[in-house]
Amino acid sequence: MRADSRLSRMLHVLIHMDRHDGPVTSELIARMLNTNPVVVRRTMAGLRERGYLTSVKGHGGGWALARSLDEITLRDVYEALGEPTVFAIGVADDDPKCLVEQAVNAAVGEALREAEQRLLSRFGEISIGELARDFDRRMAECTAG
Amino acid sequence: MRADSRLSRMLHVLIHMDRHDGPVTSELIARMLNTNPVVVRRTMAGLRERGYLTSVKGHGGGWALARSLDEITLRDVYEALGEPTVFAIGVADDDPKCLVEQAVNAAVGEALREAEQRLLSRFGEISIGELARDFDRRMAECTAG
DNA sequence: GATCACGAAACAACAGGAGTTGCATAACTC
DNA sequence: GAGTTATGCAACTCCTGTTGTTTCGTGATC
Ligand code: FES
Ligand code: FES
Repeated sequence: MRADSRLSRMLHVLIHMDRHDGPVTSELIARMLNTNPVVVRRTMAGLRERGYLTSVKGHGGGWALARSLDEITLRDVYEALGEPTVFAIGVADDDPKCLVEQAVNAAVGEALREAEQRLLSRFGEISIGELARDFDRRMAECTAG
Repeated sequence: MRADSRLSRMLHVLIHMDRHDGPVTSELIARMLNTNPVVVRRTMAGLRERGYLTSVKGHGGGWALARSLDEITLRDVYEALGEPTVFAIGVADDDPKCLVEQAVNAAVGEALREAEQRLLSRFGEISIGELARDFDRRMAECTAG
């Protein structure tokens, strides 16, 4: 499977929008992400439904933030995307007859579940505002150097 | 992508082989896993190269364990499979020009790397022998009840 | 009403695991 | 040594889910 890059793409977009006055069109966002306006609308639809974004049709329309970046965590974005599959690996059969396979699934499944929990918890601790400030630091270093 | 089930499949097979006298053919293993002998050979090739298994051609041939299950961890099997991709999610561009994207990649990439490290460490702590003993417990419960 | 921009549906492209077929090769049996 | 068994390898197809593209509809602005 190709890696699902929707999460990082949305974070990228949200920060850019925060530093931008007025609504941003799907067309412009698509150019930033090197992709297609339709893909942008599809991906951002979930964030609009959750109330993180608004979209306005017609002339002068486009996308705008409905909340501060400090109020949105990486986990919020992950969930707005429909909680996509985290792992590329998994068990062969979720409810096997074979007792050996049940023992294997118990161990592997447990490890995966725990790793997923930890990852999502970590995502819940990171606000996009923090990422934006990290960007500011990088920018300052860049212009200073 | 469909979830990569090779890890759990191999664990399943290894435990079965441990409880089996003499070599096991790819044909028999394929029936256990509800799959194809060629898929079995392809998947098990890596374990042979690492010295965990041996394979013998010809009449009376097949696959056999070359080590005790207590000497093989889940991580060993994972690595023998070629360290397949762990996550289904990832960043859009590994080396972006855009500073915003760099900040995003730093945060998301770090969280993913750490989660992967933790998961693989956990895999390194679990030997297949333990899984086999867990199977024994399940079996005892089953016959007792 | 012309233009701009989102909304939704339908479809092709792509990637990687899984499944399949065919043939070569090695080992054992007789 | 001929026949059988079983792995080894290469070259497909199939499946699933993200990504990319086209088309048409609709609402808002000028
Ligand atoms: S396939 Fe029957 S016990 Fe594993
Ligand atoms: S696309 Fe993000 S800074 Fe240029």
